[in-house]
Amino acid sequence: MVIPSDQTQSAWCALYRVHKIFHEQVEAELKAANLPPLTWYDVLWELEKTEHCGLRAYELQPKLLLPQYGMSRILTRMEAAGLIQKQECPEDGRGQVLGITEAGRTTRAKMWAIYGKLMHDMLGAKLSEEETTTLAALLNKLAK
Amino acid sequence: MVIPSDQTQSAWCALYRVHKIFHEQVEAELKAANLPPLTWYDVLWELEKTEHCGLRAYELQPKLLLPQYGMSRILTRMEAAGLIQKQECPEDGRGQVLGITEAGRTTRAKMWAIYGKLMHDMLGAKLSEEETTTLAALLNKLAK
DNA sequence: TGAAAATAGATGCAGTTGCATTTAAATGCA
DNA sequence: TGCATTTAAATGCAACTGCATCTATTTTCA
Repeated sequence: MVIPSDQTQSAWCALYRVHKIFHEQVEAELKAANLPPLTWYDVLWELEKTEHCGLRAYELQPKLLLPQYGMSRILTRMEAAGLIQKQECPEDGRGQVLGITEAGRTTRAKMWAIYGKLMHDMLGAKLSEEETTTLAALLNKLAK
Repeated sequence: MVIPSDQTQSAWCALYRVHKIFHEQVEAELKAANLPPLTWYDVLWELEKTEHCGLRAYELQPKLLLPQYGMSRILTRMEAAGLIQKQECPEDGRGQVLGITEAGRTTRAKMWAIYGKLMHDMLGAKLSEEETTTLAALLNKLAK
């Protein structure tokens, strides 16, 4: 029976706690500003970054670590909200090419005003530059 | 307009990614072993720790960072599953005192066999002791 | 004391998720 | 070529969540 060390348990719990605090705060402020949830931000951002080449749903999915059906439903809602558009894909009749709309760009910018500020207030402002770099490096070691 | 630094953004994203990877892996392995979700573990653990004094739902709630209705529903399900029991509270007719059952203890132990192992494999084994301590310290700075 | 305020907990409803399956198109290969 | 396999995406269903509200007690304090 493997028992994780005290430091391991402490780091694990802190990771969970910090994530939860961050996440709920962001969602709460987005909602209070009548903006969509954080997942939508990631979709909008990916689409804005790759606007030229046109992204497919199945390409987006692994980037956001979402299940296939989750991706499908988010895209349906986002299209209904007018933030993205799905165009028929000429090379593949099963699929679609995703694009961000003008409204999508605007919404993403509004979201970033809130999201970016919280990222700074809750993380950036609480650690020194060096500490932040260390934290990112340690976390990245765990992400593989 | 506040823009978080690159390190801040990098740390933030890594935090989200690592949390998601960890969480999904744990949930998947628990489910594969026919065990309840992780939240239940926390409830069981808190109850096991404070067995002597008897915990109330409203005391448990802030520990687990759950909303009131979330707590209420989890406790209903866990009681239905026979893992905890709610007793009438002598000092407060509105409330109940929570206790873990024998089945609850057994289930928690089974869950820990999986959870603890993953905690070690995914976190403890990937960092040195010193790194783990640093990570915990940095995260704890953020949790306030 | 007794009426208003606060607290413990449950619940109806609408929206969201996980899972399994389905539809439809593309690919592989005998 | 033509049938089996794989892949892209959607969806029915049951379980779960957030929100607001409700019930039942307990506390407060005029």
